Amino acid sequence: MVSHKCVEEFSLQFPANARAPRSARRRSFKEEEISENDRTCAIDLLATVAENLLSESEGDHCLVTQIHSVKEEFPVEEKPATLPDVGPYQGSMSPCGFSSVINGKVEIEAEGFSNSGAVVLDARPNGVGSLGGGSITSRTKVPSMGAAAASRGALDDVNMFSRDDDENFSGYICPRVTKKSPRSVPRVGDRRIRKILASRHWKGGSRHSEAKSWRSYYLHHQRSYPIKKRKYFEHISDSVSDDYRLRSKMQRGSRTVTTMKGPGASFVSSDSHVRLRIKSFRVPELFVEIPETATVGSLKRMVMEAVSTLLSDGHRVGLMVQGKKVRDDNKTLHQTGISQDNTHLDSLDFSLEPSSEAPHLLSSNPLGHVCEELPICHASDMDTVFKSEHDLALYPSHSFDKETATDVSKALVPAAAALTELSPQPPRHKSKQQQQQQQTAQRRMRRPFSVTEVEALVQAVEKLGTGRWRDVKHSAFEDADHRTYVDLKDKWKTLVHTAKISPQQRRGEPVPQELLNRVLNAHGYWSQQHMETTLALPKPESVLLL
DNA sequence: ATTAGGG
DNA sequence: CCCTAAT
Repeated sequence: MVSHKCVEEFSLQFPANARAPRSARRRSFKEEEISENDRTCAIDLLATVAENLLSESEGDHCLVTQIHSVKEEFPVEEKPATLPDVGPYQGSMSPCGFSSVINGKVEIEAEGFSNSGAVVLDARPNGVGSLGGGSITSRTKVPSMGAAAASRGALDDVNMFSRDDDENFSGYICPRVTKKSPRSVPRVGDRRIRKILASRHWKGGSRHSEAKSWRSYYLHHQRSYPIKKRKYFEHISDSVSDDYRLRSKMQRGSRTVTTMKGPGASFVSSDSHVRLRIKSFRVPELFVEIPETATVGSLKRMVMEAVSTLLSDGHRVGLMVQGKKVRDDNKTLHQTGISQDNTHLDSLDFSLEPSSEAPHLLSSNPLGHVCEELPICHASDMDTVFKSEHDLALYPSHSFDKETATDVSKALVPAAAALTELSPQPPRHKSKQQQQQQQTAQRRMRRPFSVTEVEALVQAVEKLGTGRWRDVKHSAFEDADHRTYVDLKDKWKTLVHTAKISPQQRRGEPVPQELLNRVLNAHGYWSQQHMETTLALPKPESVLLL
């Protein structure tokens, strides 16, 4: 019983210029650049890894380090009832709505400085709260870490910064929002591995999600908020931060057998843990220019902020396994080949890569592009200059607030900071049998479309038509990394179906009838459109055949 | 990499 | 959601 009747009730203005050949569309889509909106800012991945690893391992004393992400309760801008014509998701899906904290050992290899202890990197947008121990703003408590870490003294929350003027600190660390990146790869990509690994073990759709911790992590970060850009630290060049690489050794971890609900059905899986030993998380090179009269404290802060900015400011952690970049953040470690059983564990690379294509300050870089393979950019490459007034504003310390920075001789301090150290753990072993069980790939988490998403999808399809899912994706789901164009296409398919069946047969979160009407409307329109274009331009062969 | 359609 | 085939 198809209710096409309601279609007439709604008319819709469709763009006159239907669709152009893909070849043509390609060029015109200059601004479609996929933005590396991995506002999963830098340490996000690590945090995720950590969380994943640490979750469900409470009884396990195998904790390696403490990396945890802190979710900040920033106000999320309300989406207007009526979505704007363009970018329906700009409001709700914008990136990076959190700050991250890394606790780890720190070594500053700068002249005269050596420091060890835990450091708290707190990169938070818009200066809410202050840095380091002073901040209490909605910080999640670190789950108890177990004796191993404690014994190593890693738990001491020694703030490396003097507290005397922490107040002046807040607000200086502001991730830059570099929206578009000329040619980056959409997150939707690389499914090759999964293709290979995916198996039929996941037949059927389940209603259950995967491990809770993992999921909630993602849910948290789907909801983001727009960040204001403020670049207080441009004088600390991030050009040097283009890339560094860090090699980590994996060690055999313990395995605990747990029962968890997977998409599909509940099943018992042996949940093995992987231990990553990241020997030193190295920031490429930081150049800090600072007056001699500046205080040690301010120097420390500068380094700290430089590091923080570096991590949050348009950089992201990249991961390479056996020389291949792993782009799909949704893949499990196991799927990716990061397994304690793997023999090539030594070929695991983390890298800090710029998410922006902009060559930062590398004006003298002949290659003209971001040097992903360049571990270091030299000081000569940058023209980092202090603007005295600016500095004074930043560091109103009494010691030099009287003089202008230009009068002061400055010291150029190259600093390489080791940020974290993950402590190794005594290896454990598991049976071969268990190893085998883990080999199967996982189906992606089920993520029902919200009404909001449906709205966005409908609107995009109304505008772009069916069959242009890539464009739809970039138009309305740019920042929704977990929605691939295939997903959108599939969703549209089901939407059309849903619209055709009776409300009683529908399941899940009910989609407003108004939206379904629009779906049918648009579907009808574009279907006809498609027919006409195919008939209007019969292929030469078909002509001959006739 | 995208698109289309079946499973 | 997944998988495949065809672009």
